[in-house]
Amino acid sequence: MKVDGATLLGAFRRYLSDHNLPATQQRRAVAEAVFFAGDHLSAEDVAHRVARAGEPVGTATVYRTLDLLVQSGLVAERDFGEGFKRYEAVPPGQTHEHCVCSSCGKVFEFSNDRLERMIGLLAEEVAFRPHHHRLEVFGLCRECQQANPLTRTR
Amino acid sequence: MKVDGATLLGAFRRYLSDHNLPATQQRRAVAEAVFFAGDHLSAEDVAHRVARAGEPVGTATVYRTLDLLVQSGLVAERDFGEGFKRYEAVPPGQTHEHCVCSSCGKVFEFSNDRLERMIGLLAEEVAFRPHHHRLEVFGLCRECQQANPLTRTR
DNA sequence: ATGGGTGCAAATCCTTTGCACTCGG
DNA sequence: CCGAGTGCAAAGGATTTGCACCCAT
Repeated sequence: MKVDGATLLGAFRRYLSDHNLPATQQRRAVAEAVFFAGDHLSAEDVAHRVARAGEPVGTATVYRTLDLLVQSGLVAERDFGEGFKRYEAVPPGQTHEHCVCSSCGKVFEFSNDRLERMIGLLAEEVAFRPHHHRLEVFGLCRECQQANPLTRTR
Repeated sequence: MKVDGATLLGAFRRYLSDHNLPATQQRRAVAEAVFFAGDHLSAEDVAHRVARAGEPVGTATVYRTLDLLVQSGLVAERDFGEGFKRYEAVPPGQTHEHCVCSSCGKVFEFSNDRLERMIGLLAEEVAFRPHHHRLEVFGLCRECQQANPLTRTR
């Protein structure tokens, strides 16, 4: 999904100062790595990217900063059933969802305003104030539908 | 969510014989524990229930059987962001979704046929054949909306 | 200055795996 | 009988945590 890294970076800076949190180099580096990746990154992926950019950040800090980013609402946490989380920049107001192929593991995105609105309304019907949600559809992608029935174990 | 344990148990037996899998005592015990619980159980919860019922089953077998149950489609795997999975009996054709309170951790259920249909259709639009999906809404329950802003850390 | 942030490595904790033994069909 | 299932304990792997040191504000 296409996102504007620079804008998000600015929003993150604002989030930090609004919450009286120091804007350290590491936080900036991790945020940049996620904002400019435009992909679903594991915590390890993020660490690699940051290291390759010349500013290695400790594992613990990567996780701590990812938590911050998620809380700020600028990054979404995903779980594609791989046993670890993935992270993705989310420009405000542009939610999208994922289909994960149970056979080859590939991920497809889709988005639909009506769906998003409906999810919010249904939550409110049970007296719930929704903040964010997670939706993953598992099944078979086009290619795997015809070809071999089961390749990937996980 | 209300389910008929006995019916599910029968369906599981059928599933096993259809797939040439032995119907061991442990499998029956684990399946019973989940089918008759009508709640969101962690693997550990399941182990406890089985043990209390007088038929202790090894941890490994609990996990292996839960996998089986999920594959049979009779049990759904949930992730409420606690760091471990939960399992729940699902009578065929009665999908429902969850709201998880970020503050107190309580879980609320809701279901809506139109939502379910829409999710399936949207997946098909990206040439995907949906098998099952996972939807969790995070936010604040009625009580936590007014009272203390943040009680629960996790 | 100084309170929070960081890094390292050890600790956690859920889940999986190897292997000898047991059992359902 | 016999291949699949089970239990135990040890391994695995993502994430967290304790603590001494460092840096944004």
